Amino acid sequence: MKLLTRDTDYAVRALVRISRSKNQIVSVTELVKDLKTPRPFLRKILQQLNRNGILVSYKGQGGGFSLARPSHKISVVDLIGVFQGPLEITECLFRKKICPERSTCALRREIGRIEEFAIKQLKDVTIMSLSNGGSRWPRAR
Amino acid sequence: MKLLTRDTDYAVRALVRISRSKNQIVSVTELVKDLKTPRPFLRKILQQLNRNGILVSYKGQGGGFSLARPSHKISVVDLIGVFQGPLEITECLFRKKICPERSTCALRREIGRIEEFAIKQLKDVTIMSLSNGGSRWPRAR
DNA sequence: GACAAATGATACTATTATGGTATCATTATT
DNA sequence: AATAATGATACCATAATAGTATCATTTGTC
Repeated sequence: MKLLTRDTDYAVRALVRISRSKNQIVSVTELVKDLKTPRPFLRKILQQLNRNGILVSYKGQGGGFSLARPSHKISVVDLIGVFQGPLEITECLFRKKICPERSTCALRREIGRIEEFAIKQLKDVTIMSLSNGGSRWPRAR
Repeated sequence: MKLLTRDTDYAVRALVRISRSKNQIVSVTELVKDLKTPRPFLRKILQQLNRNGILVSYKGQGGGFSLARPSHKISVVDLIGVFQGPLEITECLFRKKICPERSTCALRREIGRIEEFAIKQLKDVTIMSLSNGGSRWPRAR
């Protein structure tokens, strides 16, 4: 089971890389060099981040991407939202047809609590918190 | 994202149904009637539970399945273990090759905490706790 | 203006996990 | 012997994930 899919993961790395860069604008070419992710896949991911207002893009020679807002305002939860939909681990297993007493179900209740906890914890993990401080992940090699 | 896959879900229902039954031994035929799950799929699931020591099976006419241990000793975590492998939401995204500084990664640390929390909470959700008490899920219809 | 270097958009493909089916063998009761 | 159950195993369908490929558009530089 994975909490983060690969696109979310790549997105995190790319954003951290951009936020650490001296230049505001960073091109895919530059990112691929460090991150060693498949180039067309990374492009698709960055375009999604652009469409979702997390990155701003600049076309043409010398173009690339830059953060659309300060790195401490981009949370891992936001990225999960973009690539995996809202963080929600209960799913539709509990839809009424199958489970007529969902309101009193202990299992459902616990899963709800776990979900809450997960969101609360991940909200504070931002691109900023991953970029500096003790943690130096993910870094270039 | 789903914390429980469908086989785990069906397994929970089947076990609750067995634990509620007046008869020790319950056949697939009987289970399918109430749970409305696809019969061959449910059979496969029960066979897995048997192989993993959660159910005991009886062949031949009048046969079926019964719990291998008291219902309060069968936790949802056990079932996740059978069908989805050990509950582990960090996955291998953080394997060393890709992330050389996993030990100091804030994201990894948080995900680890979420995992711990999930296991702790779900350990106490047992077939017993789902079978009786206020919660009557999942019930027969 | 031509060219090059970048992104935008979109359609396609490959792989894997999930959710099943189908079939035949074996066992036990009657 | 017939029947009603499980055991084992191989197969299949669908969807999600991960990734490719292609062409259009924009923009800076010569």
